[in-house]
Amino acid sequence: MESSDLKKAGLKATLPRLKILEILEQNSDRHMRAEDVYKSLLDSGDDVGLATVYRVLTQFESAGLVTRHHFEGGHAVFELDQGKHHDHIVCVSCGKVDEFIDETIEERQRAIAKKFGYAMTDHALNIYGKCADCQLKEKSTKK
Amino acid sequence: MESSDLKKAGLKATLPRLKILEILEQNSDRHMRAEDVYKSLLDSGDDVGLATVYRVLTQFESAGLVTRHHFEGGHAVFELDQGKHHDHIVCVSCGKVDEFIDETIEERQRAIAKKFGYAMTDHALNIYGKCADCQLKEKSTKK
DNA sequence: AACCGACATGCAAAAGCTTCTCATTTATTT
DNA sequence: AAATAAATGAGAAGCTTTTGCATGTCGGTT
Ligand SMILES: [Mn+2]
Ligand SMILES: [Mn+2]
Ligand SMILES: [Zn+2]
Ligand SMILES: [Zn+2]
Repeated sequence: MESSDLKKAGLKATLPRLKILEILEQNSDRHMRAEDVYKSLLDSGDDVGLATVYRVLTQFESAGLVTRHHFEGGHAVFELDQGKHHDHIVCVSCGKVDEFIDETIEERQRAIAKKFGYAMTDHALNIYGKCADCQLKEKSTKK
Repeated sequence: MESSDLKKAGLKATLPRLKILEILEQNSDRHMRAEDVYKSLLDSGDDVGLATVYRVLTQFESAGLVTRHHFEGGHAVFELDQGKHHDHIVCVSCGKVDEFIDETIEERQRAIAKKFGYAMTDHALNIYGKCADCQLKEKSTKK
């Protein structure tokens, strides 16, 4: 991801935008809140305003560079768009996120939308639970 | 739904709580935001504070009387708990909500959680699209 | 039916997240 | 390097949701 990608999206290649892209790349295994991106920038010594982070993330979303999700809790999280749709399984304890696609589920969804007469535009499937690590930690902590 | 249900949940049967239950019952085909419930109360001439609506909905949720969802947009919506789990298909145009359960999907989700080593606690599947009515309206409005 | 303690309510203030305003800075085109 | 259009930073403001506190109500007890 580089300047040219931004230009292609009709966005000037500014420092804040490049830095934000960089951070999203470095955390491609996570899903970050605007605030997380902001803190990460500050930690790197880059003085970018929080408002800019929000603005840029929204622009990236419009440009298709980034995807926004609403997990449990009500706040938005962002991830670099990976081209292919996927769904999520989220650890309610540590926040870890795994990704998956299940063609059977995708197909059933299309069937359901059709059955109810909807022209499906999108969908979100989030599974919540405790990840393997957190299950172990819990056991060893139990009195 | 009546006083006894509230008592059973360890909640005093107060006027605001009864009114809120009543409103949720009357709108059992919808999913209401706290603000919607609040406006509905005002329309009925019941002077209940917005803070109370939020408090009561949260208490109802803890008591298992009500379920909270996070649809696209990031704000919380509530519905009377119907005992049985179900997923949602939401019209992005008019906000209409239909409900469904698909055993195939449920089963696949359990398999996925297992595969990733998660102890699944919950899940949310929301399909978004344009409902039949809204598709028709769109057509007749097209220039 | 009045009484009491515990709990619930209303209001306003505050908190969290996100967007907006606008003066200033930066990127890109001449 | 200058001009032009777009982007940024800082803070104000907007929404939704929560909280603190004085007052009111519920429900069991005299
Ligand atoms: Mn993802
Ligand atoms: Mn429902
Ligand atoms: Zn975990
Ligand atoms: Zn519709």
